[in-house]
Amino acid sequence: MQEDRRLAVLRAIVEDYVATEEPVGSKALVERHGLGVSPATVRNDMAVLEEEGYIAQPHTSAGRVPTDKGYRLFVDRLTTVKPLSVAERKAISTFLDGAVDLDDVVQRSVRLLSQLTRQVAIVQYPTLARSTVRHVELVALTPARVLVVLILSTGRVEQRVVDLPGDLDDDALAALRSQLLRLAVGEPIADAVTALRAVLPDVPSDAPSDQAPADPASTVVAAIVEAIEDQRSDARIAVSGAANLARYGDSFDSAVRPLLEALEEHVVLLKLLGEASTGGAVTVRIGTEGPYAQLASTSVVSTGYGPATDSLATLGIVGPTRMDYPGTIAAVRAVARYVSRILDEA
Amino acid sequence: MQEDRRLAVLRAIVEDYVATEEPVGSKALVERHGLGVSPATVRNDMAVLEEEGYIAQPHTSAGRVPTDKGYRLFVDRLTTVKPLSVAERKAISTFLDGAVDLDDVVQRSVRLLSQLTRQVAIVQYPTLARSTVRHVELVALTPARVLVVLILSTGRVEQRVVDLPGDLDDDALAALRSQLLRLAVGEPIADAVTALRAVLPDVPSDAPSDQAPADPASTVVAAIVEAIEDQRSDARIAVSGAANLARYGDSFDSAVRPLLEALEEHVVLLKLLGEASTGGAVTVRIGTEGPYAQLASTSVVSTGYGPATDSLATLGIVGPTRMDYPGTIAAVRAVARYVSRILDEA
DNA sequence: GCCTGGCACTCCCGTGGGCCGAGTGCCAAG
DNA sequence: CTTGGCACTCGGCCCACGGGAGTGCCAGGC
Repeated sequence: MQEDRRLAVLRAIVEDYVATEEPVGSKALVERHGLGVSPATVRNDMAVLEEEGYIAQPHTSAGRVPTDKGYRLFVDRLTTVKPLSVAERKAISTFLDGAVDLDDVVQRSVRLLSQLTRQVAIVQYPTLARSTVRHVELVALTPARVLVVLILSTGRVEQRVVDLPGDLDDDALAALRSQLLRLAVGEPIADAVTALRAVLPDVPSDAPSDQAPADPASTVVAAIVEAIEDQRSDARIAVSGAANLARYGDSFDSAVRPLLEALEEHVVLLKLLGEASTGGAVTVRIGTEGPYAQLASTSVVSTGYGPATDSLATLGIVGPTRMDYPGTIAAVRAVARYVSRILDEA
Repeated sequence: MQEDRRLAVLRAIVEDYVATEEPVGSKALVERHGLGVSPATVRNDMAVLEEEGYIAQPHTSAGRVPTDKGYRLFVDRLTTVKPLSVAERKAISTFLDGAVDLDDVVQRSVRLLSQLTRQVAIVQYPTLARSTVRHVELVALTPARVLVVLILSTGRVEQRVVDLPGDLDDDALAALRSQLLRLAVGEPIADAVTALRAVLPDVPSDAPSDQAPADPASTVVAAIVEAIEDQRSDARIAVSGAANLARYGDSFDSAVRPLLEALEEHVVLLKLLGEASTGGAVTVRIGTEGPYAQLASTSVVSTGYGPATDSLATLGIVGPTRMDYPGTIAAVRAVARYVSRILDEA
């Protein structure tokens, strides 16, 4: 039973520290939470917790602060799911239901998430790996210039302007168009690429743009393949809520600066999010658990999202280790679910 | 001639203050710049400059700091254009030449600009006001569901998924498609909207989406009109370089926080940029010259860009009043010119 | 008339000492 | 195992003080 109380003490320390941003002492603890024991008892418990590495003192004769390990235990075992308020649920639906296309969904989501959590939100655009080709359109701008438009099942539209090595009249263009449609529409993009390459073997599989093939049709196909390949490895993300960093108050240099720098480096963000995308659960990476020493005092809360069960992409938030984990986890999960549902419908 | 020296003193004060971020005193001035007079003389000049409102003392017996009015004079009359280095020019061209489409151009530009100036860069996407409709494409997803793709001369592609009130078979779709092409292609978007509305008078001019017309074809047209209207007032912008705010060092609350907040409010940014777009010159708004009291210690350097001479949109940077104006102005101008050229070619 | 060296004055800022209080660890008793 | 008591520690705050950078003014020189 002592064990139980010790955990309750840890939970109380985390909650108070998150709320006040100040080391919490034994007296304040028994006052604010109805622990039913004296401060001295709590002190004994705190000594044990410190021994075990869950809390620490910034300096002698100061209150205690949770360590990364303490937050970890709190998140894993002491967190009761905090359901979102009705107002929050309503905000999510009204905010996201107005979206007109995929980009809009992503942009609204990231904004919403940053407002709900008051943290920096990150949403990865759905990857194209599992999407299929919905339509291919060719538009002649001039006889020797074609606009290629590629429409994918996720709603993404890619366009390229292609300069041809020779002219292509309307009939030839129409023929090429219907051939492309026959080959690619409905296919997963990986298969589409294979099919296109097979039909037009003079498209070099490497060096796609350097040594352009002489044939106009091949040039067009090469452009399509290139556009798909570009997008496949694509890793676009949306970020919102940098203003929330202003609330960090202290520890500007140690926490805000590296984070601001990381936010510009989308590659880094993707890595942060990416490590998390296991299954449908919300993942929490706390402080130094990650590979970036500079982000030692920040945590990442993320989860996958996407239509049906398998996840197309990842979304989440980055914030100070000292954050409201239950509320944040709930918000991240709720937004991910809602976005997934929207993508399912579209 | 005294007048000339006084201006030289002002210039020296601005340059030193920008470089050191510390109030500059008379002695340091004569040492660092070869003014050829004694500190006492400079003090007299500074007294006059202070009288006239160009410089100020943070407190008695401290050095002088330029006022907004001082920066203004510096920018208007004391700035000699600082040509970019060869390396910088080369960086611009290699950085921007790889762009594949319009979005890419904008994103590369904003990134480049933030790196060149080490400030927060803002690039507005080209407005559609002057663009023409290049192509309209309809794709049947199901018999009662059509994907509308709208391609504009600026290279922007808009798509909408439209749920029809009834089915539309392939022939009807093809007919509608060719009708749309005939009506809209090549027209400026304003004219296209008018033409579309005229041909299908049962498209309500207000309440475009609430009371959907019963006719499938009209529904499609309504969607196109709506998409155009949405985009016309569109005000998308790209922002980059928030990490540069970390260099503000001091004055975090007073300067960085409101700016971070403003960066999230794209409407505010547009207003900031928008006020500037007169002619082809680079505009500088210094400190309190703008309408936002919170941004009193920030300046905006912006200019229009676009193909040919008239400007489609605006780009620029936001930074502390204390910035390297000559270098920043040169960078903004150079990027704007380069982007304009690229848009011209496309 | 303007520049210059000298001089007294002002005020910011960094430093060091002392006090206070929150919080702890330990101990002996219940 | 819990509790009240007690001595101890140490960071933060206040304040006084001195150094130094910079100014304004004045009288003399060109």
